[in-house]
Amino acid sequence: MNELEPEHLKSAGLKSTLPRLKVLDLFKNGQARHMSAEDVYQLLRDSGDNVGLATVYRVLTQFEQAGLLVRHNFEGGKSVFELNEGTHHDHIVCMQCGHVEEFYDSAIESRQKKIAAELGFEIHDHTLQIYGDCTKTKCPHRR
Amino acid sequence: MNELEPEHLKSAGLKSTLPRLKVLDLFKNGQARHMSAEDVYQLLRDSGDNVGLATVYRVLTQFEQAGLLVRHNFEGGKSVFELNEGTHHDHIVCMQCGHVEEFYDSAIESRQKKIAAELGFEIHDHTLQIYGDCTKTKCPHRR
DNA sequence: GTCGCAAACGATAATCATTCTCATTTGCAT
DNA sequence: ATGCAAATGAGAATGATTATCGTTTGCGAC
Repeated sequence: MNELEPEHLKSAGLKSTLPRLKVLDLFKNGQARHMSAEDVYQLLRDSGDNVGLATVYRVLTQFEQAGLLVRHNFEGGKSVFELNEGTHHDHIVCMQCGHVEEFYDSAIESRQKKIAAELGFEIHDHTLQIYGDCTKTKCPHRR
Repeated sequence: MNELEPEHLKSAGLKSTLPRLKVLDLFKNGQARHMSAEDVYQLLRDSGDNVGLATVYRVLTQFEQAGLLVRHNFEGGKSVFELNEGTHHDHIVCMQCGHVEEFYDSAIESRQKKIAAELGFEIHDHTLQIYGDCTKTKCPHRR
């Protein structure tokens, strides 16, 4: 098991508690990059930790506000989170298997800045998702 | 009052009922272009119509499936709908007042197609929203 | 090291948007 | 006009998320 990093919590003004370290570890060392609150809850439960669902929601929101995680609202009605590694990117989501790929396109980014400026907006944030199928015939990430 | 257009419902395989005509009229002749289910419900109630919220949700979903309306999932947890006029566009949403502007950028569109192809995806749909403030100092659309 | 206390926790109730159920009403073809 | 399946309205049910509250815990002061 890799080392947990309570200093990240400290610097965010958050006490270094057990549930918070567990959640952070899941995102840093777990296998899934994008997880919903329920996903996190189930994974912690499966590994024998007695965490409450409410705590998971609280911690995810705090981590989002602290800039440790980024929240996405993909279709399907539940928020998914991923580690904030400082590099902005957009997402393309497979509607067959739920697989998520990330991409970054500087041309799209700069067009957005230009458009916002033209319309008199100051950008806070933006979100671009493409929904589709992994391939035309067979989804390689089917679960 | 402008004329309602039951033939749109007919061609979509939907009976031309009173609640459906009322909802369609709101989108065609109402003042707000983007409305949530609750918005539609309240507006119909305010104009004296005895519609049920469940019916509003049903009708909006049917209209979406029939291609009469487009559904958007902006931040805030509720779906908003707008008339489908055939022209795809993306949205920039003011986080102060909720005002929505539409835009279309062919450069962004073509980059998306290219990216999806490179990643082996067949695009079903995509959604791009920019969140920001109307202006730096004072929001002209504040309500 | 332990004491104290505010912060954080877990369980569960509450909330919010949305969907489902079902008895009643209504378009529409006969 | 009549019949009946489709549509409606009221309210219950659901799923995700948030608030409440009594208990536990991290951590600084002693």
